[in-house]
Amino acid sequence: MRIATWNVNSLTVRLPRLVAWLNDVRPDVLCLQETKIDDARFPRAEVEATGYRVHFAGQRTYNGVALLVRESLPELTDRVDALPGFDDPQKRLLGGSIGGLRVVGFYVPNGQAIDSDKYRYKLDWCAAATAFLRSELARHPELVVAGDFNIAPEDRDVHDPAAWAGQVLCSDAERAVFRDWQALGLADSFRLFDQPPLTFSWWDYRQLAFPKNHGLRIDHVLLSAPLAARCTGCRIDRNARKGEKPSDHAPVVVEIDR
DNA sequence: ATGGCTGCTTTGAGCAGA
Repeated sequence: MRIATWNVNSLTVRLPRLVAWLNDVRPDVLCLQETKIDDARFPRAEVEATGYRVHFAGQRTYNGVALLVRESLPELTDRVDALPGFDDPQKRLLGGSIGGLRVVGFYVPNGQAIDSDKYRYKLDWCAAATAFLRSELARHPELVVAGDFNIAPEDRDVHDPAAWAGQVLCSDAERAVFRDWQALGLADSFRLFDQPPLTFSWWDYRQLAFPKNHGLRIDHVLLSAPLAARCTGCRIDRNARKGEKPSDHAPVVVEIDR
């Protein structure tokens, strides 16, 4: 089974690349972030034509998430599209059950800067997410949490740790959240394997950051223990960051023997 | 030192992303 996540930074602009990528990689499940499109305008027919069922929690301009499931898999049930007890107009979460597999897609707030209101909102969102994940793990032994976490967990996930020290995406409080989620029993699938150093999932559009590999690893797939035990690979598809009109994020793709 | 790109928006300069 192949499960992936991709922040597409506007589904409208990225649709041709998404369709090509789906036909190339053929994941069983794909979590999308930053679709930036409301539900009425979602390109349902174009995505379904690739052989996927599609679910979305959309919002125009900002945020917006979607969940694509290969049509040969069971129908999605027990959908969740908000953090319980956290009143939030922003569409940043979408999950559901596919048979016994539970998949939750996250678009964690960016936070902008550690002295901003948006950073406070990020930490509040994450605290609500911690409680949610604890509850999800209790209910669903086979849990995948995939998305744009907007957290670089360690210095080795940062091209220039000195420049990023203490900055948003790398602050102690954000990294503590990531460790909290690991401590609940969710493994960072990328770190289950030897990986090339300086592997990242996001590169700024500016300053030739991609050709210089000035990136961060902020997109993640977390796995509960029963899934981590059967995970056979995790890679970041940096080819998707190349060429015309790329997203600034690359997809993360996980293989599970299931 | 600054902004440097991209996508979006009550279409045009400003916000947000990370």
